Amino acid sequence: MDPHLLRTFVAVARLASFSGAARELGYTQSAVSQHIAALEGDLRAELLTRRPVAPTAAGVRLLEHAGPLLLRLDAARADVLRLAAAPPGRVTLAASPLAVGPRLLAALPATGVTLRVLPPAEVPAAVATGGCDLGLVDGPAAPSDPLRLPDVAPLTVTGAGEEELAVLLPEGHPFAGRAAVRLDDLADARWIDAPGIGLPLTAARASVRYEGTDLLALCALAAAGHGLVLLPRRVAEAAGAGVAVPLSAPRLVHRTELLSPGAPTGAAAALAARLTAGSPV
Amino acid sequence: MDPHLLRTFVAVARLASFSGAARELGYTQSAVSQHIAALEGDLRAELLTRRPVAPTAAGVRLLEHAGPLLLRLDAARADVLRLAAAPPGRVTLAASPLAVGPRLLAALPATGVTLRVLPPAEVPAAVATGGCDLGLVDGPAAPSDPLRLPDVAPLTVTGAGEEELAVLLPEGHPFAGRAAVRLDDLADARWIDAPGIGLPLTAARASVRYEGTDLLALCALAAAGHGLVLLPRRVAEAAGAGVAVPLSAPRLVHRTELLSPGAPTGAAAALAARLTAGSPV
DNA sequence: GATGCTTACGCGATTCGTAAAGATC
DNA sequence: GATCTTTACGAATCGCGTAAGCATC
Repeated sequence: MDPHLLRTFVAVARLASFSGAARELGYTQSAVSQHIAALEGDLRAELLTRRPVAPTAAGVRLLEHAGPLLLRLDAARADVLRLAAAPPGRVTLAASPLAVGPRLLAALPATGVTLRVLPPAEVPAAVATGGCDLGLVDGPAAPSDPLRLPDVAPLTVTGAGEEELAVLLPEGHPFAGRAAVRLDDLADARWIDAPGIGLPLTAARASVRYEGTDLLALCALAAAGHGLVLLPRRVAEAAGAGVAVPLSAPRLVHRTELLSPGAPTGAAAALAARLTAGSPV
Repeated sequence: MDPHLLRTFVAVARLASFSGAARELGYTQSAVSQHIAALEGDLRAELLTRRPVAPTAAGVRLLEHAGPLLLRLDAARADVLRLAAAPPGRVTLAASPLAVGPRLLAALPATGVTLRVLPPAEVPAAVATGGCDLGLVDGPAAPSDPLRLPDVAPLTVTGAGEEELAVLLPEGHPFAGRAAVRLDDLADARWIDAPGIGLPLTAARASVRYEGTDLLALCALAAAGHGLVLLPRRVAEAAGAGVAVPLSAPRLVHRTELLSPGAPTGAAAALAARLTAGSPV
């Protein structure tokens, strides 16, 4: 179960080709073949069918493990390397789209910060594997409850604010005039699934899927009646189109959390302090 | 970052000795020294101080990563190996103490099951690394919310019941006559921290710490006035000593969940079905 | 017959153990 | 001087590439 073998295995499975994986990894076909043979011998199970190349049941199972495993390995490596490297003057901050709010804008110093907007699911990995010094993720949560984040690595999590939630409805929607809505009332509604932006509460019933991290585009879709979106009230009201109706039940808030690998140092620590100043948790 | 090197590193750090780790792992001192040197060279950082042998800051950081990493690796290995092995007639079920309730007792078939009671924190690892075919964990949660489990491996989680919670008070406690208590009312009370049994809600304020998985002993401690314990109401009332007072706020329940690596098969599947029959989630 | 995976074989690199040297208490 | 880590060196092994073999489309 050498990580190299595992990496080769996932490449072969993804590309459905030994020779393709060899090209990608800079090996020869032969080496790739030997890698897979070594894995199969070690685990005493056939992991791939050849011709066509596809994972077997055991292979699928191994793939489920391999991804997080390799991610953690990279994270560990990057984390220790970063610790050894000199603390940079320039700070890189990863943030999910909905985490970019007034608090962040106020906390940013004049210079020396790079802001990288990513889908929320990728922020923890970006911080863990070292591309970024700090991360801001957001998501729905019960008041003062922490978010449920994938634990790719032992990250330090700090609360960085909670906001009211609202549903963005198209003009003329039956509920558009209401002062508040319950999620139950919208049980049969069509939702937009936007994994790049967040709040995957209702992915199962989603009819439209939006891939990307542009809030404006998502709001436009919602305002045009292609489906509903759950957003921080502040964002929904600033959308410029559609009607924002606050959510009254269940009692959920839009929560933002700051991620850092270990305790931040230097310029990152200063930014982290400003981001979490006066935080509810 | 070969896992072998990592394993050696954690052994050296744990034993604070190169030669000790060598003995434990079946290497020579020399090999261990070379392992550490290889790691340090790879990560370009000193990981251990020698004489005395202790992890440096970078070493501590690496240790935080190494544990979960090696656990996941073992889990992946065990999982695929188990898939390849013939499905055993005998099923091993890991369960935390509070998960052993009437539901489990009713679901057990007459023969062919081994029940292993472990601290809740160890159940996921036991299932993942293959010692057990199924696992039952418990913990406090908001109604119909899933438990927060460490994700050592991609396990299948299924709800297996929710129960009311109660606080076990000693006789004569000021609140002993009440019909219900709020957790806030007990904010200043002394609690017993029992990581082997669960519900680590208030570890920070705990005065007594109980290590072990015997419920009777814990209830005896609580009834004798050494501190309060939060338990499923059923357990608290059956304790035989002390007074059980249901919890009214916050709205928490005692939730039990079934863990299995992938979809269970054979005898394990039958047991899993009986354990989750009529489950609320 | 073309494409693509497997197997045979040789070379270079890795890794371990033995043994001697060095460091610290 | 005793204990413990590091370094030097040789032997076995491992891992990759070249090249030939084999199966499938």
